[in-house]
Amino acid sequence: MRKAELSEYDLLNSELFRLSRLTERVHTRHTAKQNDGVERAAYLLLVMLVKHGPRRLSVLAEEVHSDASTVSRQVAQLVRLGLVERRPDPTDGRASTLAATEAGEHNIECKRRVRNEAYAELLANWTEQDRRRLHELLARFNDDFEGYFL
Amino acid sequence: MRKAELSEYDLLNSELFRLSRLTERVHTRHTAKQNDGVERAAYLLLVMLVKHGPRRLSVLAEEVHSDASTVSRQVAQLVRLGLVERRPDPTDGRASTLAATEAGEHNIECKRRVRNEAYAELLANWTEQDRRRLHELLARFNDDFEGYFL
DNA sequence: GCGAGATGCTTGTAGCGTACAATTAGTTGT
DNA sequence: ACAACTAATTGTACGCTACAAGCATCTCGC
Repeated sequence: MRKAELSEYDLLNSELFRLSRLTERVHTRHTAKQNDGVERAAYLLLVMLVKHGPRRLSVLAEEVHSDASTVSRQVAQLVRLGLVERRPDPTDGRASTLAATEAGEHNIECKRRVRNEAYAELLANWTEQDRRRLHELLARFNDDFEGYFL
Repeated sequence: MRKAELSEYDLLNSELFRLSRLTERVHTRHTAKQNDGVERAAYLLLVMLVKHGPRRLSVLAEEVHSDASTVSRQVAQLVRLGLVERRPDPTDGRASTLAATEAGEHNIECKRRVRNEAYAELLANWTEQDRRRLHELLARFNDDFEGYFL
């Protein structure tokens, strides 16, 4: 069986696949226990709201590259949990402005702390420079990725 | 723990989240067209078989960090499509050895070529060094990730 | 050898995350 | 004022996943 040579792209692709699976795996293991009702995807929306301020559903959907219908359901969940509130948009009766509540901000702050401690431990043997480099390269990759396909 | 460190992890985490979403998004956009029946997750299994040789389902499942039941269904799909074949395991009547067929190898070789061309274009402005560095750091991150949680 | 427990795999079921299509309600342009 | 557009929601379907239950087979201690 003649095996084609593996290019550097294959190697990179493997690691990207691997990262997906690991992330998925760790998530399902981890959140099974601390079941506080906030799903991962919804959590991402909450983070966006806290980080970048109140905005409309449609804007949010575009930012995370999800369909509006998907985001709609996730937002509904967050509203049900009291982590996000809807404010009528004065300029458009169809839309609402979505904003994180106090409880919402508190929720992500807690998770943030736990998560960052895990990162600190996970990356304990890394140099400051390598950590920064990974972030930079990843950010650049994402930028290019986004620009290339979307 | 200093605050500067914390925000560094936040940034990294953001990019990891972003990568997930982008990957997901591009996948659904892309594979909607070339619908040849091989799902993404199943494709990963096929890659493993071609790359690392025939093996049992249970081994495969562990390698990709998925449940055996999940892998069982995906393998069944690949067998149905003629991309993988089951060979009775001479040493154990319960198990089969799974192996990629000619068609299976051909299938991933085609995809590999298309994908690598996309990568080449996507990373056209990158230096060889940066591409290699991203791969290295990512691989290292995955290793640590794997070791930390599993 | 033989029966109990372990192991390899499959099937049943359920949940999340997603997208597309259809619907409802409100807005805008002419 | 009415048609065309837009924001959001709801209906539906599918992929990926895990856990639990079941079936077939193997292994080991006796």
